[in-house]
Amino acid sequence: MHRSLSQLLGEGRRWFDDGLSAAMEAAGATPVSPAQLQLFSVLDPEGTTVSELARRMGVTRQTAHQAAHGLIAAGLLEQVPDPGSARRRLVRRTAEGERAHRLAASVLTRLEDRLAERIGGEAVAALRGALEAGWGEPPSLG
Amino acid sequence: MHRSLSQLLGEGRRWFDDGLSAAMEAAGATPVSPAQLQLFSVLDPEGTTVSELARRMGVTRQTAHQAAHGLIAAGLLEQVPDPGSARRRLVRRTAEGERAHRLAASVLTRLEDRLAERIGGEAVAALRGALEAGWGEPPSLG
DNA sequence: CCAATGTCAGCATAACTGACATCA
DNA sequence: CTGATGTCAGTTGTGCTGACATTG
Repeated sequence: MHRSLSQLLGEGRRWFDDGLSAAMEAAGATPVSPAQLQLFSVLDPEGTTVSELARRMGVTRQTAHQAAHGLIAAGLLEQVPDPGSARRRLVRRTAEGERAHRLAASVLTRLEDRLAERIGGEAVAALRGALEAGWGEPPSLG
Repeated sequence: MHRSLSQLLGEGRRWFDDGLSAAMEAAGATPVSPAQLQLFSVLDPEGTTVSELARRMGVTRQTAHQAAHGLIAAGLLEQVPDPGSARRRLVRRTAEGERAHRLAASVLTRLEDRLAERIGGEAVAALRGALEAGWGEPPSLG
């Protein structure tokens, strides 16, 4: 049977997300959802505005705001005024946020290693290579 | 910067789903969401029970029920009693559902072809190969 | 005034759990 | 009775759009 790449990609993503959630829970860490993890990964250490986060994540300002708010409520992020501009507020990690981020990154690396043990290192490298190549915009098919 | 495979997989999936939605809309077809498309792809022509669909999709009975209900409301699926058992109800495609399914499948194939033009046929083949290899269960990392 | 920013409110989708009736 | 099935109801997470105040 010919399964679509869309489906296969979704399954792969779920494999990683399930493994990550399980490991975070097992470690007793503050649970971080996939969307929140993505926010972490585009955050720079000095702090970033919500609008900038939204651009990097490829979502709307409002969506980024919501994700950031959840992490602030969980104590992993904090908001500080931008010294350079009064209308901006910078979002940055708390100490606990830093720990959670490092744990998550470590888990994802180990998951990738385990995957390489199962399907082969070249396969994982090829997977990563294909995904990192510039796909451009989805074509509009008449 | 090392982006996680989880993120890369999610972006790839979104590329396909966005392209599919745009093409379906452009064709004036009944809009089918990604989840609904997945349901279509696990449906066999003779009809399938909701519980069986759920097992094949890897979601709960209730989730599959909800997706099926949306497609029934849209006129793409219909429910018929199972001649073999009174407590089962089979779900199957209507004529319009058949058309929508074929259109979606064709669009996905063309998207894969376009992707091959952009990143190379071998890259797409490697991508598909890595995703179709058995990944097994996500490991539980202590 | 204009544009960027942050925020609130509301809506859609897709997953989940819980509960319950039906029936082989 | 038990277990599988179908269904309804509620909740959560994640995205969207619209609207509005603030401020450089």
